[in-house]
Amino acid sequence: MKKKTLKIATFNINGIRTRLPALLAWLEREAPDVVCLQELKTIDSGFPIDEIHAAGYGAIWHGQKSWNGVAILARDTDPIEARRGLPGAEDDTQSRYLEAAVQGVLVACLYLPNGNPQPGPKFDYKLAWFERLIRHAKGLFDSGHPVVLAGDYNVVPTDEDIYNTRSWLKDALLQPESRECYRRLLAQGWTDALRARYPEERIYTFWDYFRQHWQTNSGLRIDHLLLSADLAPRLKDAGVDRWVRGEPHASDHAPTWVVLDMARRK
DNA sequence: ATGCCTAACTAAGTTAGA
Repeated sequence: MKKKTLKIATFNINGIRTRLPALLAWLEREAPDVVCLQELKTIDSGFPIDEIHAAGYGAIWHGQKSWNGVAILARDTDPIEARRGLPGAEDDTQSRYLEAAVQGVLVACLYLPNGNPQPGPKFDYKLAWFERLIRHAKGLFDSGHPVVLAGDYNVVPTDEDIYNTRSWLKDALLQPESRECYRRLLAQGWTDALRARYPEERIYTFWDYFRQHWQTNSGLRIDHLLLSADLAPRLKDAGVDRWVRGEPHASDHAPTWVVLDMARRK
């Protein structure tokens, strides 16, 4: 059945096996229609599909031993897989990209490389991955289809997206090259939903485990949902489920979401 | 300039995260 509103979320879960109770509690309480997960940190056979089915969700996933891993969950239905991995990266062994159709929307779930330490090969890999994303996203945007690019971008877009830049100036997340890639992606026409909903406020989606950063609200905004031209006028609400970050043994990220009005023509 | 904290893998110590 076609839904009138769609709540689409992205959540870097930092280990789906460790965090499964937290995931199920969040699904139960917030009932998102579509969920993009990153950092599963498990091989495909370790994905807890039975528990996710029991919670009322279908899913597709691309796991990897120890690191990375992405999944797309859909309430009351199965996501229809459209793509696994970015074009131009057929030899890339890291599980960082999934794309699926759900409820008439093409949902891309991405986990952009962290890139630290920089400079170095990991930062080069980050920028190369970003370039592939930009190239692929251009085709998606220009298609005119309703598309959401959701995930952990590992980019702090501006100094307004972090509590304080002082101890992060050399970090890959704030480098001009990383920010320039994000800016070029947006320049294709995408709408950064959280920033559109809250133009002036400090919004964070990640608080590291160090130095009591959660307790002092010293966060970063690095999890983003970008909306295509078709979807941007349908943005009803957006937010961060901060309560999840405050639970015992939480991921260092909080679920970040949009609500889209799918009822009528815009 | 580095570690802080947390987890995976594996069995005490390294690698990675951001």
